[in-house]
Amino acid sequence: MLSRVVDTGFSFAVQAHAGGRARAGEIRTPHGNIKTPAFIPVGTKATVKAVLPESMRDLGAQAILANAYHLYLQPGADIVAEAGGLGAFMNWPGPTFTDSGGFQVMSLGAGFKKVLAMDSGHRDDDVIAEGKERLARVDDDGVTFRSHLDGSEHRFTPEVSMQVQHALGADIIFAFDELTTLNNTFDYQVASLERTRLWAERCLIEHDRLRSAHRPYQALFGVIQGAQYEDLRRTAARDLAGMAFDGYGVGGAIENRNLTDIVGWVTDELPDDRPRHLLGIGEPGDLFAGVAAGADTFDCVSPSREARNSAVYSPDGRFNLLASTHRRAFEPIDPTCDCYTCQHYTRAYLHHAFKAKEMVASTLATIHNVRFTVRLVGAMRDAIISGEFSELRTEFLSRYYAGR
RNA sequence: GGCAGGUUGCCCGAGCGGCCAAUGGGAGCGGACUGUAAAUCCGUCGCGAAAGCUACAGAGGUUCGAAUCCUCUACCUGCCA
Repeated sequence: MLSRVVDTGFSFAVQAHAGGRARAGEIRTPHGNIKTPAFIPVGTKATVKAVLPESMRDLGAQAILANAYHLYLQPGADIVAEAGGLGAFMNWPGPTFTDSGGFQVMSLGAGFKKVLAMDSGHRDDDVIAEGKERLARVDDDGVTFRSHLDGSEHRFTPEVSMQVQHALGADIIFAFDELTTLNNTFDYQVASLERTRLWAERCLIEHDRLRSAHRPYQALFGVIQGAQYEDLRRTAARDLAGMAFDGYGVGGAIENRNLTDIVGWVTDELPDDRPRHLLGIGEPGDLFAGVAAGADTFDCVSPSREARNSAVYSPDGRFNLLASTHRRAFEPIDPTCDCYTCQHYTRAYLHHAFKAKEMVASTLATIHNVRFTVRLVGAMRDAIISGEFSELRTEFLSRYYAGR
């Protein structure tokens, strides 16, 4: 008897393995394929800040990740749905992802800036960045947000996140999770992880309920939390691996020195035939660590945000275009870069444009940083296929961080 | 010609007897940024390593003590002729 195979338009295939966990593959979505490893630029509010969608295509971005919470607040998921979905709305024909709003549980709640990035060693579940008002409160059923735009109150539950993400219509959506900070106590991490597990189950149920009404197919990724603790990470990965997710996200506030370990524990436990997305990671050294540990896709605001703030990447490390040393630097950011900015503009011009606070400065710098990051991860893919990943990693990192 | 007001660090601008090397902005210089409350935020910002030195238009004066009070000079700005 023939089993009926329904083509959902979504699939993943591993194409090559490097020595360790690193692998190259391809994700197939209704809006196109993504060759992995891949860097997915972030366009939170259905726009990669400062850059046209056409530029994103030209610089080789294979997909864009937007944010359910931000689009729910503005313009509203219903409007995006009426526009034909996220991609049609923002004139991006390729694959799209949406984050669930889980990041905002942390960024609008307990932590901001340093609470996310730095481990003070101090454990306090109620910390909040100085001078900031807590705009999100978590309970077992969901999260109550206070809008940063107008102060209005909103309630996100796993079900609401799924409904919003279905309305937005991205090809790949994420389960609603709680992102903790490095400052939380171990007990809190345990409790939070259980909450995220229960939410993952609820997301799957709601996703299934909504799925029939929506075409094309949306893939749902479960998100693995567990902070810096091996047992929590492995348990979480095993739990979610047993659920019917199309792929997995690895989340959390992760110190880069722990990145390889944490992602490695998780990928150990995950099925090989489903894609793994490392959420919020995107600096060169971390991308190598993530790929080496078995992650397939990445999204991160760093390349675009840092570009807007005048910091750009080069093979010799990151530098700030605003520095006075570039006043007369009539050379590209990176002579080996094929991006539009490096092909047509000098550091001196960008220095001037940043000084003068001209908008093109942000645009040109963002084009470069995103291209640099996309190309770097693309080079990792090529190296995995040709069996030279570890050589590429050693060579790139020794040069990139030589000045540090 | 008369009357009134003003002149502060690179720029704008507060200070109106001691807590003033002088509040704030801006510029300059440097740093940070990891599922975007971010075209944002932080530091620094007279000289000197320090003791200290030079500074609030210029000169002189009053006072224990002045950017702050008085006198004159220079320049600027209003209003009236």
